[in-house]
Amino acid sequence: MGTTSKALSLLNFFSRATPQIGLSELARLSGLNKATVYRLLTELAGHGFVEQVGTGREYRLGPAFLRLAALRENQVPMREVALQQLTQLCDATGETAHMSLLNGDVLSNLAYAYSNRHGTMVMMEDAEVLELHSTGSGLAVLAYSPVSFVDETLSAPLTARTSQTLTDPVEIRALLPSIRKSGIAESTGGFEEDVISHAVPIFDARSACIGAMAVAAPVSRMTDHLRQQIRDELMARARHTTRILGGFPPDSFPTYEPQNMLQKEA
Amino acid sequence: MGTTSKALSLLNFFSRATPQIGLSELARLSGLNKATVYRLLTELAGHGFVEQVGTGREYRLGPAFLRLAALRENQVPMREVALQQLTQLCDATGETAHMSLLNGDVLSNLAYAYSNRHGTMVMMEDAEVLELHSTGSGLAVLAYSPVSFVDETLSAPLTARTSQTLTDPVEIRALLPSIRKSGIAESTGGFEEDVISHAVPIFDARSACIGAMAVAAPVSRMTDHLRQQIRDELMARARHTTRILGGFPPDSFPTYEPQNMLQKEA
DNA sequence: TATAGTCGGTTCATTATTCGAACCATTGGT
DNA sequence: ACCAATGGTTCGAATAATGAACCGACTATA
Repeated sequence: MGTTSKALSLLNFFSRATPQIGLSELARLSGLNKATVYRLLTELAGHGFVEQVGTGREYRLGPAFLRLAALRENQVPMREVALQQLTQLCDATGETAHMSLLNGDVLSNLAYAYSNRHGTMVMMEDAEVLELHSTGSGLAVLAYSPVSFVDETLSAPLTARTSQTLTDPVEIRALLPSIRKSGIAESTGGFEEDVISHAVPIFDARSACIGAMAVAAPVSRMTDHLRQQIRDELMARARHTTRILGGFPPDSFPTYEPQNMLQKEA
Repeated sequence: MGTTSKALSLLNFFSRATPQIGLSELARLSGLNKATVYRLLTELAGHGFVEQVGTGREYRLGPAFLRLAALRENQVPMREVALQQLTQLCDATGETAHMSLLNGDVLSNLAYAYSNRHGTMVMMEDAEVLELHSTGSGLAVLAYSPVSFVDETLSAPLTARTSQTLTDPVEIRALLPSIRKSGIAESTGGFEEDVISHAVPIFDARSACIGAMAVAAPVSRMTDHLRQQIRDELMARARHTTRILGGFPPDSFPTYEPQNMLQKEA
């Protein structure tokens, strides 16, 4: 691993749960030498990527990201694009729609949209991080990721978010072929109890999987009809989103035929 | 300069004007070897800090900033705080108020607010970059920066944005003591013709200058009364902003006494 | 008040990583 | 067909990263 990667990986230890980290602790977390971490932090700080909280205290993410994110967003307004797509998806299904992007070996939430059709909705959180093995979105991404990446991801210890979370690598691997066949991943209660989630991968210009679009609904509301509706809408919407973001599904990606067309037409 | 700094400095070449850059061009811009730039870009790409546009094409800023900016903003909602302060400042003066942060050796726009009191207003741009020598904000920052930083900044070639831009380092240095005395920098037409700008530095928890808050007005509208009003409001607002962002003005920073108190009271 | 264990920050000889000139294979314009 | 770009790759030389040990300052404990 190069020096730059080490420096950048330090940034991944900052999260909503641990927004500021001390030098020694960060050295411990990253497994790097304290002096090394100090140098890296100093360089990061010089560019505004981290900053120190008080005097001689912990570090936190710096102000540079505001500008860079603004530039990125200006050039590739992914969040706006995603939000617009999610709103339509959400209107069509009546359930919470969200989209997340692959960031290292986790997914981070990009945007989400709620429906007001029902009294209860699955709630999402900004900048939330989703593990690949415990969510529908994660499974969708794994199914369209290189084998080496899957191996790496599944070789790490898999934590159980709920009693229904799959933590057996063999079991997870077994799901991937069928996901590839349908283009849709389904997960029940893997991330939150009583939530059933459908997810479809999103691809970039090189047909690499960069994230997933998903619909999350309470288990209690799921019917065959709703499931079919979600699958149809989600697949069409995700394809379109990939396209307007400048991406292309790989050749192997299934050309989905809506199953409830007849019902719609009838 | 460390390897990490080199990698991070590559990111600074991306701007609104040049949102995507090829390998060779980036090597030229940065003065680094092409192989070096390639390695650094590869590492940056691995963390989502840059990405390639098509197949074998130019690079642009990556999606990682969305998440990191969200985390940063979640912990330190600087933009919201700034926006709120700017709105009040703008209401009080009737002119465009904006705030920018020091990022390396330039200022980047954080937020701005327009008034609807007049038909014409000075306009701002998101993620715009301001050079330190050509703007009121820049002069305010220079006046409260370490000598070494001033030397470094003024030793680089200074480009003239307008016919009124100061480009002589000696001339610029001569302004700094008076800015330090009043705490306010004033610049006429340095960045845009016919715009007069007042700026006050903003400080962090260690009393280091991290940016500036400013009011920009058309030259044609400037009167002694407006100038005084802007100075009073701006100084008070900037002090307050520094404070609620968790910062402290240095001991040397002047304790400003509003000059038009009597007029107000009368 | 003495002590032990933190913390952030610093030093310096060793060593592993980065560097860069030269070199491909492609592409696009003349 | 040619030339001058481009993105990407190689490998010995040179540089920059590394980490154990060490500060001084703090804090909690005894």
